[in-house]
Amino acid sequence: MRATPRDAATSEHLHPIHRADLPSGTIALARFLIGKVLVREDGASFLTGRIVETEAYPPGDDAAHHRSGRTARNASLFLAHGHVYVYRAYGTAMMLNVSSEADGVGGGVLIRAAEPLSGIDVMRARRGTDDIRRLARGPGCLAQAFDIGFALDGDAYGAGNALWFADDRSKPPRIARSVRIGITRNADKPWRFFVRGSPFVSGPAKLNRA
DNA sequence: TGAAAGATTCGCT
DNA sequence: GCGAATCTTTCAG
Repeated sequence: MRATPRDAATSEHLHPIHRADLPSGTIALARFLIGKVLVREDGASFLTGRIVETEAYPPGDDAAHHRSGRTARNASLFLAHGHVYVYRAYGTAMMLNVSSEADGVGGGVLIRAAEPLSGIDVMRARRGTDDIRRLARGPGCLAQAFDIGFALDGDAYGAGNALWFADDRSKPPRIARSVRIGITRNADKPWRFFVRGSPFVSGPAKLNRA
């Protein structure tokens, strides 16, 4: 298969979102990113997907990785908003986060799911499935499809153009919210955002009707 | 130095 | 729908 350079028909409608234009509050950023386009460039491929599900982990949140202060592992969460934080859960699943507060303050947004737009063949090969709905549904699956690894951890958003966000100015999605998935502390906070009715959203159907 | 928990996923029943 | 797999980080002793 030929490498997929930037697809003209796709990028023509992509308007890059500069880091200065990202909201700096955790909740605001989580909501802002819904419906935006995640872009992953690694030289050989150009992958895009529309973000359909995020979760906010604001300062003071007991469920967040930054709850017990800054460590070597979670340092990226304390960088100025717009830095990439990557970690591995349960030994297998990589998770993509974006720091969301001022420098020195811990906060992050987890990107949980996306609707594949371009580079779909590459994602299919990486995920080992042809079902487009399963390519980037769930944080670990999304990371695998977009080849998110520790190499990206700590990167400033947009650095080297490896990872950035764009606005394709499509119709704004209907955003719904619910409690977050898979956590035990602060489990009653409605800090998960998703596109209502999207088949690319993860999580139990019960939550997605809320 | 050891043990336990964790922002999940996949396969099997 | 349920339970195992899997491994890093963190906390306790």
